[in-house]
Amino acid sequence: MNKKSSYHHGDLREKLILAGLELLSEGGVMGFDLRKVARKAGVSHAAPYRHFEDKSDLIAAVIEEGFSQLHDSLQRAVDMSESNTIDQLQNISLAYVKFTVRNPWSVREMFSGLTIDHNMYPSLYATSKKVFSLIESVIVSGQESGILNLDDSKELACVFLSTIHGTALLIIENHMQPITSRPDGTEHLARLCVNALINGIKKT
Amino acid sequence: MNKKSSYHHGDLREKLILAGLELLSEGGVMGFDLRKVARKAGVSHAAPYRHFEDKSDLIAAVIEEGFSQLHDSLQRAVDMSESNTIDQLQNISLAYVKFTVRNPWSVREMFSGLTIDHNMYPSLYATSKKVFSLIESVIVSGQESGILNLDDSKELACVFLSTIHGTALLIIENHMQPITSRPDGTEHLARLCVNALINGIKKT
DNA sequence: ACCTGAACACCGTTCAAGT
DNA sequence: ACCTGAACACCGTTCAAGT
Repeated sequence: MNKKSSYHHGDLREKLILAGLELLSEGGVMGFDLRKVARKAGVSHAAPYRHFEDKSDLIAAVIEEGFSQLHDSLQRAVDMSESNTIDQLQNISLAYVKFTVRNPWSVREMFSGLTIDHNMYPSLYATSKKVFSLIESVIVSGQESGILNLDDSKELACVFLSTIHGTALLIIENHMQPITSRPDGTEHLARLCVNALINGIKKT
Repeated sequence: MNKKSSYHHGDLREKLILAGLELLSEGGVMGFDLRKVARKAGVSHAAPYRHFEDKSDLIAAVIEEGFSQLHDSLQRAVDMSESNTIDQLQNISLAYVKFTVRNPWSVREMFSGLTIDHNMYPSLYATSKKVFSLIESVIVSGQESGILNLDDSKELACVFLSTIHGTALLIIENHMQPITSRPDGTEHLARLCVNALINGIKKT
């Protein structure tokens, strides 16, 4: 993680990652060019190659930072919840959706194929899995306190993550129009998903 | 839709779209280059500009074809189902997940920001909405036959689409490991999602 | 009307040379 | 050890010229 020593900049590696995250947030991967990142960091266009294999390697580091920030947001949401599983899941959903809406281009890129092969960018893969683990632990505690059913906890976590990730992504792609046109649309939709998952959509 | 007339190729526009879809399937948008598409279609690198504004415009046409194929797959799944909402939703989920697993790079690109602004590529946006409409109509018929609850049908459709889209995407990003490591993993997960949504994950 | 070939600006990557 | 500048191949886009 820490490559302290550097020549002109203290920690160019970190600086490039932050510049990359900033550039990514401005318009996605099509406008993401290595020379621009270098310029943003005040360094020649060849300098990044001291710290990254190639462009993909820099992108991997940038979206790893994204996963890390997402994880921290979700962790904060759990910490601020009452010790009540429903409330925790509610708040995780909200935090996930809000993070996505605030960082749409990063989130798109975080789920655009770089994690397919966990041998390719092992550090990225490990960081991305922390999000899954966090959710699974909330699910497990919900089972222990008798609120959730006792299906395989990993399976429940998969289903839960699927729902909130799908919602978040479809919102930023403008595919949730009936709902996002409301003033409090994103909050409403996040809550809706959790309720539907908890209680089911079957007629009772 | 039909621009019949062409010079050397009958319908270059269509040919470029199919060549583009093929190239996209080989490795995503980072390897998607206009000159290669032109070469694949047997035409000079400047020829595409007779039919498309720029690279993004071609990509928009390519992923519109993707949405169209996805819609047809889902429609076929509905047609082959019994007139039973649960069975229909089950089959739609399976078809959605299978399509995504067969065409991972296309699906990633279909949800990578080109539909944000529906004024930018109106035809693309319209085609992409057909998927939503299809799902909504199945939901409505499920409400009419008394199987689903009577919440706003658009809201239910949003939640359902979120879940299956999230599942499909997370599978191809390798974030559903606990489940995709099983032999029949994708089918199992698709079924799981529908069951969870229908019945809820609450302890009963 | 539709396509080609040359031309331009710009990017990813490499490498010898600088401090 | 870390960074720079020149160099190379290649891409997106434009445009005058061909049929």
